[in-house]
Amino acid sequence: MRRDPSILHLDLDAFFAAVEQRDKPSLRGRPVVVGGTGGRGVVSTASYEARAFGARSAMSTIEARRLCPPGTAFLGSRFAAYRRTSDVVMALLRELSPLVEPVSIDEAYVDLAAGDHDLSVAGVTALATDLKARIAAATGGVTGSVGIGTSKAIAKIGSELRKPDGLTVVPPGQELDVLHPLPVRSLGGVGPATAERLHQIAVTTVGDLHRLSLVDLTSLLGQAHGTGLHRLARADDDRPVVADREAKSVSAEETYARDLSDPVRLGAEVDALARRVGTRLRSSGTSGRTVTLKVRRPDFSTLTRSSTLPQPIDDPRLIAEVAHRLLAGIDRHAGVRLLGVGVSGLATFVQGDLFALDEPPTTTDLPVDESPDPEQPAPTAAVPWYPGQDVEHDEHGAGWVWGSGLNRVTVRFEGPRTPPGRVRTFAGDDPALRPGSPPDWTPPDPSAPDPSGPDPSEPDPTPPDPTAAG
DNA sequence: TCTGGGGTCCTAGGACCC
DNA sequence: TCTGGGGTCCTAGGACCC
Repeated sequence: MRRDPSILHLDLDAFFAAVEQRDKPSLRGRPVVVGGTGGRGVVSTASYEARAFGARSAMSTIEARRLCPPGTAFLGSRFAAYRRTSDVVMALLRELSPLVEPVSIDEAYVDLAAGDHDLSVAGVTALATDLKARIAAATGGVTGSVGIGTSKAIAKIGSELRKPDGLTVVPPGQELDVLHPLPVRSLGGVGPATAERLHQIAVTTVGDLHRLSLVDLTSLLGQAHGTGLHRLARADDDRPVVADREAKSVSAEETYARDLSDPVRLGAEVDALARRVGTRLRSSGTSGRTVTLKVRRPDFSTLTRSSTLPQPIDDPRLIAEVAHRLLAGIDRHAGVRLLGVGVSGLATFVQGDLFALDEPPTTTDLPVDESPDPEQPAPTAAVPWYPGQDVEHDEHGAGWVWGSGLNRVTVRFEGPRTPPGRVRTFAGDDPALRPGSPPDWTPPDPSAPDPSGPDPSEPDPTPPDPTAAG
């Protein structure tokens, strides 16, 4: 716990759905559900309009369709678009402090003490108010909830307290007043299993938890977890904000629309997963010694088999070879619902200047503006375009806003009809620019779903793009 | 047609070593 | 006729997070 409320936590509100509503104005004010649209899909994000009907993250899409009214948009995920908007937000955070720790695409901690700020309650309140306004302006209306306090745990809880578009500053000394009435479930690290064990001994709030001894907690939950919760209940949390965390594993997995049992097909799927993992390892310049194969059976039981090699590898063929061996040792007679391939025990190649990875975009007919700075979005008052926003253009196909200035917008195209990386500027009021490529909105059909199941020859309408780096 | 995909961290047992 | 006490590495599974 620090003396000043110097830890800020930002959580973007219903992020995927918010980006979709920004890029497609017709979706604004309507329930939007983003996630897997196939038979085994689950919801990634439900807009607040959809939450009003009970749609929630991690719920099966089938159930969300049952709950939401006609007119609800069910959309596949467009990770590249979310990544671009996330990058804009993270750049704004890095203007506040060099110590920014992204937790996920829509969440980050900032250590304000590493910047030059007034750390009084009034000071950080003003800072956060300004930050929220700048995020909304730079992203075209995506909002975030902010919590600020003396530790990561308190900041995170603060951002949860008022959502969406909230701001909570917990003044130093008032941590326990905020913490103790909350359900134990609101502490990070308390999931369904831990909550259930605690409920069995009549512990439902953080205040209840505070009354348990360290010995009680560690004997109930294990050493690390027990100690961690004992401290959290006392707001005793000095975890640092760590920028640039290194990845510890890389994996790819897929749940199949229909369970697999054909050995040839299984082998081909393992190859495809190994290829995805190897490609990502190589693009990040890393390799690993342990290959793990994951198999989920139709009854949802999940098992893993792993093998550690003497040397780190990143070659998709080698990864596949190991994974094939591991698969051979698993009984697949009941069928396979999911396959996964992962590599861990990562070792970063240190090759100095051999790799200059920051190659500029392929610039074609753009004499100016070739290095628009996403960290410094120019004033956009006269131009309703935001960095990261998807646009459509008659001549060039789909693109996204790379940078914008007064009456001028720079668009980077990567659609099927243009060479990747093509960059052009337009007048901000160019009528050829339109927000959003049409999302693959599937109108809700009361007579759906198709009882024959998805056609395996039909590609997923929005396949995830594992190579998308934003 | 219940239950995705990408991760992190912890535990526990066995092997092995000093 | 006995069995200690660490430490590290590996494997498998599970809880949890977004």
